[in-house]
Amino acid sequence: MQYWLMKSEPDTFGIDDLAARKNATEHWDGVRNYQARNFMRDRMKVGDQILFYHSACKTPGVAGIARVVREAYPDHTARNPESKYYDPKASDDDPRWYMVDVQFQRKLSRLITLKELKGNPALDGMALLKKGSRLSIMPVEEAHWRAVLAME
DNA sequence: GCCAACGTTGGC
DNA sequence: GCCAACGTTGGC
Repeated sequence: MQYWLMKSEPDTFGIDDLAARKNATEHWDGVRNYQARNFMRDRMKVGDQILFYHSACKTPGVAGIARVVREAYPDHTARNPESKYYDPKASDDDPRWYMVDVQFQRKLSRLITLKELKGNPALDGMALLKKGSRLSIMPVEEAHWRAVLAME
C-alpha cells in the first residue's frame, strides 16, 4: 500500500466534482510532466491511497481522500487535436502520456489548509512543503499520511 | 496580478 | 551539451 498526493484546481475539478462523477470515479488525464507521469506509470497500484489536494485557489489544502482503481494506461487526450492536452508527439506506438483512474473515498470533515500543514513539525520534509515544489503528483510517506489525517 | 521556481525548447 | 528565452505552476 502506497500513499500519494494529487493536486487539482477546485475551480476546475474539486473533491465534490469527483464525488459527483459516475461511480465517483474519474480518469486523471492531462498530466504533462514527466516526473508526475513516471509516478503514475511506474509506481501507482490499484488500492493506493491519495490525498486530494486543492491548489491554485483561495485556500489551498487537503480536501479529501481518493484511491487508485485502475493502473496507468495511455492518456487519450494527448491524441485528440481538439483537446487542450493535445500533444502532437504522442503516437499509438508511443503514447507518451498516461493516466490512472481514481475513485472518491471521502471528503475530510474540514479542509486541512496548506498553512496548517506548514505549521506541523510532524510534516517536516514532506515533498509538498518543499520550496518551489510544483509537482502535481507526489508520493507521501506513511508517517506523513498519518500526521495529515491526525489533523482532521 | 505579481513573481519565484521550475521545466522545456531550440539555437549554437 | 550549454544556456537563454519562454511558458507554466501556484502561493501570496
